[in-house]
Amino acid sequence: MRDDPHEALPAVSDDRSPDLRVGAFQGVRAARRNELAEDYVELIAELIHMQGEARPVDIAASLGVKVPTVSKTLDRLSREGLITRAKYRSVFLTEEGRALAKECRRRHEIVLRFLISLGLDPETAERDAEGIEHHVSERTLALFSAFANRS
Amino acid sequence: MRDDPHEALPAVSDDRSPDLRVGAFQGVRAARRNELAEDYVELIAELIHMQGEARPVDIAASLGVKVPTVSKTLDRLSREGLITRAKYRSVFLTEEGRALAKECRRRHEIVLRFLISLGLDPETAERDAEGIEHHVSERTLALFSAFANRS
DNA sequence: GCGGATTTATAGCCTTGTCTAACATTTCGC
DNA sequence: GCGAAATGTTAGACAAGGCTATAAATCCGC
Ligand SMILES: [Mn+2]
Ligand SMILES: [Mn+2]
Ligand SMILES: [Mn+2]
Ligand SMILES: [Mn+2]
Repeated sequence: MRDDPHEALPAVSDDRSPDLRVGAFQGVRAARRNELAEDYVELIAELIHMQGEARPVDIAASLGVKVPTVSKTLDRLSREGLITRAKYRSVFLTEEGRALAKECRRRHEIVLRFLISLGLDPETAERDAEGIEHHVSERTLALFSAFANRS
Repeated sequence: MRDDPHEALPAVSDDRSPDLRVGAFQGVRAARRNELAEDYVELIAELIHMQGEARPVDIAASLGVKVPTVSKTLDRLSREGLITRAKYRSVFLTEEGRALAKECRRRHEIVLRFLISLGLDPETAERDAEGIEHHVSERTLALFSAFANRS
């Protein structure tokens, strides 16, 4: 078979049990459903910290999407109890939103510091951290933390 | 301010430039659009390798989703030139699909081996790797590889 | 405090990804 | 090789996340 993806690689994962993998995929799908909300609340917290308020126009500029996209997503976050908003006003985090933001910022920081301590340049580290942060378990975070502190 | 997410944390990322962050978010959104296709082709390659063929029912069981979900996604992958399929028959990878599968398997292996070499248990490593693999740059992979080999 | 610039909201379109229900085809045991 | 079981397809619902176009509200400079 030409170009078999399974040619001569040390097969760490070839013998993983099927149902274990199902769980992994289900976990990843669950994580994916929260990614955007996590990025939003983390960003909103940062904007409030930095600028005093979080306006849709600034959220949109930071994320690189259009304002109506932000508006629609904010509606969902509001429905889900993570933010409060009044028409034509800037956005606030609920208690729950602040808690999530804090957790996200912590994860983001740990992943970022870890990648940098591994030797990665800060720009790439930031890009990778922005994606990885949503997929690291608490155990992995502990190991990342330990490594970064120890090096 | 009660429970400010920005309380007293070593602020590695507080001074990151705004436009740098926009790029990070854009990159992550791009990566997110490919995640599912990557998981599918990697899995299809593995099923073909292990079972001789990749049937929708097995893909569905492995991913933990329903068969019609798989069917619809396979239509997209076919449209995108990653697989070929005939009605009521199992699925094949195109050249392009095989190339992507190989790349994904490589990333998956590297991330998994790295996490395990860091000290993570295999189950958690598998779960985290399944999500992280889609968000690691080539640079990060190189560092992961080096670390795993060195330890 | 008016009027133009900026910001926000709404409506509507498109794609993706999930599901269930119903139907079609293939496979398998006998 | 028949009929039931298994598998695959299709249709249609729904939510999310992106967009553009348009309308409404707010803000700001004068
Ligand atoms: Mn992120
Ligand atoms: Mn983040
Ligand atoms: Mn994956
Ligand atoms: Mn994978």
